[in-house]
Amino acid sequence: MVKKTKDYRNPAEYYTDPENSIGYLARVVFRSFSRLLERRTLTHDVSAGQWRFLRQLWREDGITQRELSQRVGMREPTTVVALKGLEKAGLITRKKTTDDRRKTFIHLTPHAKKLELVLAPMNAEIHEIATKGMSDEEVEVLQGLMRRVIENLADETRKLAVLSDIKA
Amino acid sequence: MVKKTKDYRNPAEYYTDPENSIGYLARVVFRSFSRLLERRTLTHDVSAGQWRFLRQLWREDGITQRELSQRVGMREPTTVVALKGLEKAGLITRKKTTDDRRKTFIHLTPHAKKLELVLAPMNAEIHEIATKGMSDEEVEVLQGLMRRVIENLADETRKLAVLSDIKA
DNA sequence: TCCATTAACTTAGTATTCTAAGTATATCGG
DNA sequence: CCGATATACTTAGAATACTAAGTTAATGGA
Repeated sequence: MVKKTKDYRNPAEYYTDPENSIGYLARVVFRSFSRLLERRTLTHDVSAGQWRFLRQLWREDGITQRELSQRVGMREPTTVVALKGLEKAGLITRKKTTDDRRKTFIHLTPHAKKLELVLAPMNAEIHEIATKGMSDEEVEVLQGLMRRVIENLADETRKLAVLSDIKA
Repeated sequence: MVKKTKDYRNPAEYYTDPENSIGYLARVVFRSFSRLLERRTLTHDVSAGQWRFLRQLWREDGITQRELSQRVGMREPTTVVALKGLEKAGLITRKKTTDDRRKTFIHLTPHAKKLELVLAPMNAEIHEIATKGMSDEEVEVLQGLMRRVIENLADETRKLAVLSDIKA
């Protein structure tokens, strides 16, 4: 049974209780998750934000700054700042090629590679805590539904982008 | 069927693919949701952050600053900054009582009360978009599972708080 | 070939959020 | 009734993220 369109002029219908709003629930999940993760990563002087960049580099070392931004889901200026920190901490190096001199390739240092063994499992541990008492099936349902929400919101965002392109 | 504890020393097991991590998915959901919401609220010069405080005040006008912080899920310094903006924008007023002179009570202005009719439904509209193609039942399952994740993470956070109290 | 456009990154400025520490007021045990 | 503790809020400073507007380098028609 698929939901009907609601009548937003009807006060009884136009409210989403904060506690029931997917947006609110997602915010709480993200923040709680992130704090517990950071609590662990900070024991190795890595913030949760930095950890997210490292996670991607552990999987794909040597990609460009732009690719890294896209994979991690951050805008480029955010990546610039994050990489400055990671470079200062001796976790990454940046390399230019003569091929296309605009591009910057990001490489992990040996130290950062070693940290993978300690830091990468931390996310899985928090994940384990977060899904305590849930069956594998329930976890998959949750992931699937969240992905559908993401797709729905992305569709809408794309739609709006097309509209503003037309105007421009 | 409940999951067994994983062996984090096994490389095949210790990875949570970013795309499958509840933390990552929650971050994407929250941010996409928030941006679409802000796109609408900004047409009335209200940011998504401010909107969250207003939503609570529409339900409970005249609560204290601390209560507001707790309900919205923000720390107090965050609330101070947010309220400064809302006060400047003419959306709230702050009142002291002689009863307990530490407390500050937050009240909506008539203008903010009028805005409820326009701004409150916006969350429900985004919610509608986010859950497009899902049955009521599926939405309830999603909310329920997210709440269970929140509970699990809160349990862990409480556990850690008790430990640090013992140390202190 | 050369100029306009696109691509990759950087800089500047702002908003949101946090932690830690400070101030003012209230309460409670001796 | 007074000093220690707790409560309510504020200030200061930092981290993280964003948008908008640069800079530099590559590319693609006329």
